[in-house]
Amino acid sequence: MQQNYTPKELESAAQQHWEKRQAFKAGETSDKPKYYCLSMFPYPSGKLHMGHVRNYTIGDVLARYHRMKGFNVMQPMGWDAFGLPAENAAMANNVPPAAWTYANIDYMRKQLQSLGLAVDWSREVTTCTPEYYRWEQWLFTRLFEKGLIYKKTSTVNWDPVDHTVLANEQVIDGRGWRSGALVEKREIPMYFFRITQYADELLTDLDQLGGWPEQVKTMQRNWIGKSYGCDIEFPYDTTSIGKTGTLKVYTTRPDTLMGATYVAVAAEHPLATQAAADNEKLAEFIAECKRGGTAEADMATMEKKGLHTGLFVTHPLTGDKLPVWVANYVLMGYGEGAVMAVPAHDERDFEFAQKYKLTIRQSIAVKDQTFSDSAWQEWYGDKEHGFCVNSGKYDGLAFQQAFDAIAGDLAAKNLGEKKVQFRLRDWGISRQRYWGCPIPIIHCATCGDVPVPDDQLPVVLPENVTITGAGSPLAKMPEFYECACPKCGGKAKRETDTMDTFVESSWYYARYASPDCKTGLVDERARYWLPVDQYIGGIEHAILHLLYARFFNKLMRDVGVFGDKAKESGKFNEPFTNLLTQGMVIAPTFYRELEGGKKQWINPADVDVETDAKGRPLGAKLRADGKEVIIGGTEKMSKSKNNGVDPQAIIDQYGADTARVFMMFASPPEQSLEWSDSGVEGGFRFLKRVWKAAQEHLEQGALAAYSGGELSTAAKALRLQLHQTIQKIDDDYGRRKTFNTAIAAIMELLNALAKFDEQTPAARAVAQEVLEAMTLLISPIAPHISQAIWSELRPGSDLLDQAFPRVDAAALVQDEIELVIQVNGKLRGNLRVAKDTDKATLEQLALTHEAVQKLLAGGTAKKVIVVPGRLINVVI
RNA sequence: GCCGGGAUGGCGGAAUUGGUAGACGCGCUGGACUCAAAAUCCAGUAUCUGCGAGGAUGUGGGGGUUCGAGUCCCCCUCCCGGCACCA
Repeated sequence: MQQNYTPKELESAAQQHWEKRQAFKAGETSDKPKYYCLSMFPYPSGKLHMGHVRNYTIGDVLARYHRMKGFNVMQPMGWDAFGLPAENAAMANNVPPAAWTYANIDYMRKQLQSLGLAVDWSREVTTCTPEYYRWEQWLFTRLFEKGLIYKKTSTVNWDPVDHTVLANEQVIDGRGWRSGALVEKREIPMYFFRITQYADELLTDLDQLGGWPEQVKTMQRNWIGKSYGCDIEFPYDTTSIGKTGTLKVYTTRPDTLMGATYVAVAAEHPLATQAAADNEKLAEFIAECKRGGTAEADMATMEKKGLHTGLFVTHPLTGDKLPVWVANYVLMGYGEGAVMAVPAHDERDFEFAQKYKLTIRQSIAVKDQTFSDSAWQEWYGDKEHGFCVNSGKYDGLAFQQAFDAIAGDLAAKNLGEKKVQFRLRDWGISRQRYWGCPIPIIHCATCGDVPVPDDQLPVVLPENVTITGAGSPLAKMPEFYECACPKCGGKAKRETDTMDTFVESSWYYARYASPDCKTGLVDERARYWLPVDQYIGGIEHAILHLLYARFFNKLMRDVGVFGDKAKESGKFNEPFTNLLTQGMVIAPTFYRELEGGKKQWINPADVDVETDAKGRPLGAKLRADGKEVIIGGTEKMSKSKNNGVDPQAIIDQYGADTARVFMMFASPPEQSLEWSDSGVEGGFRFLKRVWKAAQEHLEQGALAAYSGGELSTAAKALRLQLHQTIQKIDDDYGRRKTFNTAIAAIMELLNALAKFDEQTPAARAVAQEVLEAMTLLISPIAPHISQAIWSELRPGSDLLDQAFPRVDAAALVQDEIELVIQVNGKLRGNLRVAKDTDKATLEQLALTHEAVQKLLAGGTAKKVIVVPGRLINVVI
């Protein structure tokens, strides 16, 4: 065996070997149970970043571990290739989005391959290819025909200078990122997926997802937000409004209806428009409401403003006249675009009523609490302990009683009814962008919206275009949009909007099962591989991506993509059986202040940090000029803060195994991870020590691993530790998915092996056993070095064919154990006893222990607590 | 603002079911090897106090439950993720 660890040669040899063996090509004919291991596919942004390395190493560890545990493993990879950054790059560098994207994919594929992932590359999927998106378009037409897709208007961010729709990300402080113009809200027609039709199923099926983190399920439950409430209609006050009609609102608190003192409508509401016609001040206010972006975070944090319309509606039960206000916090797209206000029992209404001196009328009381309209108190909104007051015949009723009574009376008057509602809104998927999947609809003046027939799919996105950032490119291309109506053959216009890129990522996991299928979205191979057994990706996708993917799985099931009996089988209700959400990778930031307060961000790789004797940072200097830079916070790696670390440098210098070991060792997958170069060297050092241990052992030649016979105490202890480690790591990989603790345990085992220097044949057999097991245990994390060491430990055999090490129960037997002695819960001493010592003896041993005697000082113990196998606590 | 997380030595983290806080690694200090350096190896390393044995304190802050709390409960601070057109 070669003396030094040379990752470069050994890694490329291992990768060539795997390639030659087609080791990770997955088939559907195995007699082993299948294990579909999926990591969220990357957006091809240009280069791999540390978050990718982390994500894909986690997936690879799980894939390789399950292979050793006897599963037929499939781990695919692909590209989430449509999206905004390609258009931005096109504008910045004058490259067509397609060319930019494909070049990035080629580079990043090489990077991923150099990491040595056990990926079946024959299943690679790229979402921006017609072969992929044609099935997305096919599914769209089916859903359109089933009425699961419909058209309505929706609000977007409009840049009045560039005449273009902006993403929320492109709106900075209310202005367009390129033009600097004040952004406006604009209503435009869009296609929507009727996800609300599946809201109940999406909610209840969360209970079946035992392999999902509780926090993700909680977030999805809250997002779906099922509520039980009432639609209530407020009849128009005909004197002020000038016609009859009703204003409909939805509320979850009909029990507080007697405390309603005004109603508020959105700026776009018909009543607001009517009132503004002869009211300049109101028209101005409505215009003001329309300024700014559409992001919910902005809506929720902005100052609440309103204006009286001069119109009134009547209270459905009391007949009182209630003023109609326009308020900036009421949004047209949500619910009815109108709300009833109960300032006494809703915090937002309370704040608003105080500001505009509107009536606050208490209608709920809680025992022993006094109401005051000068300051909001938590109990005002209490549904559990409240009862009605100042509510006439409803006085004294508790929440549910009042809810039922008021809903009943409203129903009798035909002015309201109980209603279950969801916070979840239908999913608007139209984007006025170029680099996305074309929506397969043709607009015909006589036939209306006609889906593109199957034989005309795919609607291919033209790839040679110039992106200007002003308006939608496709809308300026007659050669794209001019077409004939598939129904009547008349002149028609093709839809020029593209789909939200979340659509591609909602079904790619299914396509991996049959990536080359030309007859459908998937074929029968999907019924073998789905659902995904393990899904791994960033926590930032907890809601949107994961909810949409769950929704799409149900859509595909109901359209029959998984066969006629997909629904009855129950197998295809959910796409991802187990979910692991990884934390972000963060890094320190460095900067210099430029003139005008602008910051120039400097990459950590170009900075030398000085530390004091204890390693605390004192200052940092730019290597290029030796001058000071300012140390900023430690933040998520990003282009804007220039604190991204390119994994390629680490792979080039230390090898993929070191990069993988460091990544896995640095923190458990779910936590955020701070980057540090010194940690990388630690990983490298560890692998060198592993190599050295094997190399030194093999100088005397390989031999059969220990299988029985007399051993010294030290050899027995080493075997005990080995088998404890196997047990622990099996649990770490399989159940806990904490790879940092697995590596730590292997390091401890290596330390123990290094100290073990017996040279008898039996001892060498134990060392062989330890080395073989250690190589297998570390192999999911560091597969290349393990491949090389294994071929030396067991010439003629391949690590890829080995099973995970088995625990030898006999090695785990211990005669003596160590117990801790506490006095009042504080550690005072240790005790070594035979394993089966009874409780009474243990109590006696503790009480007579020197340290306990000293503290007892002749007195008696109040109580002795014995925790078997752990400790004895003497209470005095 | 709302929803979901997080906070443990100089640093990353460990402590899996309420039972020895700081495993493992980084960094640092001292030593060995070397003409020297790198690499490697050995020893030490939470804080305060003490010559030492030891003692006291200690898991973001405040309170509580318990024989015993990093872990459970209540309140607070700060940080991170998401908020429907970044992916």
